[in-house]
Amino acid sequence: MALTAIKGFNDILPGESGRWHYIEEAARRVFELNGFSEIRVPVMEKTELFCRSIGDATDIVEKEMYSFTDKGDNSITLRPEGTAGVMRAYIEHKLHALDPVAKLYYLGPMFRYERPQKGRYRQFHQIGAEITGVHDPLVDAQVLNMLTAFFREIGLDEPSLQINSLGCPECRPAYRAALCSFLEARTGDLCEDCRRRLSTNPLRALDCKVPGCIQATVGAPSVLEHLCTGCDDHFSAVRSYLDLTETPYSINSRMVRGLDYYTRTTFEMVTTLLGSQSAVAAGGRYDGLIQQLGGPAIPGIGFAMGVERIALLLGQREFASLPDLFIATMGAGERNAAFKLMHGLLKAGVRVEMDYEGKSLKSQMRRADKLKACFSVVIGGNEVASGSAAFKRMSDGIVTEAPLTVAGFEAVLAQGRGISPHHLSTPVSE
RNA sequence: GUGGCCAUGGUGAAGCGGUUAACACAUACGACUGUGACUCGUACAUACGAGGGUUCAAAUCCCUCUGGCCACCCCA
Repeated sequence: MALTAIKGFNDILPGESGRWHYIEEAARRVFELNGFSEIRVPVMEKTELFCRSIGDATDIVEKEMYSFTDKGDNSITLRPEGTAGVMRAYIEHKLHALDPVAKLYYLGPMFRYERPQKGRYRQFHQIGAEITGVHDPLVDAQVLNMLTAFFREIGLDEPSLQINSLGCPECRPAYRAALCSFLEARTGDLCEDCRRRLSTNPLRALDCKVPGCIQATVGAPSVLEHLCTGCDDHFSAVRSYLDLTETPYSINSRMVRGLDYYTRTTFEMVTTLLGSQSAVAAGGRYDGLIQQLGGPAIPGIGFAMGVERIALLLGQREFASLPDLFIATMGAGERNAAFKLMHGLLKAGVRVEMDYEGKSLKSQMRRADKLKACFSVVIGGNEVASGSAAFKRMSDGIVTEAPLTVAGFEAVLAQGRGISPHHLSTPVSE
């Protein structure tokens, strides 16, 4: 194969795009119901934006960014995540002046130079949502409820919600120090990676899969026990709001985030069905980010969902949009009548297909079958002469005689109870 | 960045040193000259990821490269 796509960059083929539409439309529906508006920002930003927001010492910034110098000698980067760009736009256009409370969502490709594997690609897609301007834990709960609602909307109950609090710049340093001294006391029991983490990101050690480390960290101090009063109250309030709305969740005090800007509430929707890629969606509060990027001191909270991972969870369900009618024709003269009928039906919003190449009736019928058309009709000399035709329901072969007109077929469609004339983005379970 | 496994047609795959690269599905056309799904027939890889090497002979053995998958790291 001479020319192929870039490693880790995937084509979404026609057979798959229906599933993507299903996910994207469900997200738009749920988010807009919750008062969010879409914001579209560039896929590239100045490199500095990501260094300042995500954190210079994170893996993303250190080794995973697609950064390069453009012809004007500017260092630019393909966005590795969405929040930074959205917040840059929020500040740049002074959206906070209009209304400090903004509810925004976005979707699109993100880029990270990682080794591809199941559920992880170099170009991947995220759908994310952000709320700015509200300190109240009520919005934390609303965001979590919306996330939960989204997964319910697409018919998945598998990913489950885990929450944690990371504290704030007030209380986190003390926790970090307590954890470090705990870990330092047992460096001997830790794996090589965790010894390295001790200096880079000690919290990660709590997340390690090596049995020895799991054992060694059993009694490790928990973030939740080191929260300052403000953070502790906040977290309790989030939990009580979730309880109030009966939103299922569990607390995972060992949950770690990869981005530096998170404060207080953090969360993930996790699954065990995707191999080692357990996080399907993740996010948290970022109260310092906007100010850190040069904006006013306005808090924020948001999340991003991995579209590929959701698509994987949806599995083999079929999301095709199927024709309502396939028109087969007998001879060249009849194709005029067929083409005109198709045109009329399309204008009326009926999904119609017809033979384009004057093939044999047999092969036209085979095509009608292959396209999974609801109905088929054969237009030959008799039909043109009589102005009426036999519409055959493909599922059971039952034939209905009706006028060869738009109204005629619409009547047939209406009769076929339970067969929706509009299949667009309706999942057809197999 | 590290490790393991793998690489034959549109797809799933047989083949493991020797003349025409099984089989199945998919696809196209036909048997049935106005009706699909079943059946049957015909067609469909000078080609076995790429490049070298060993051999009289390689899809089959060796090396390099490239790609894929999975895992680590990290993350959506």
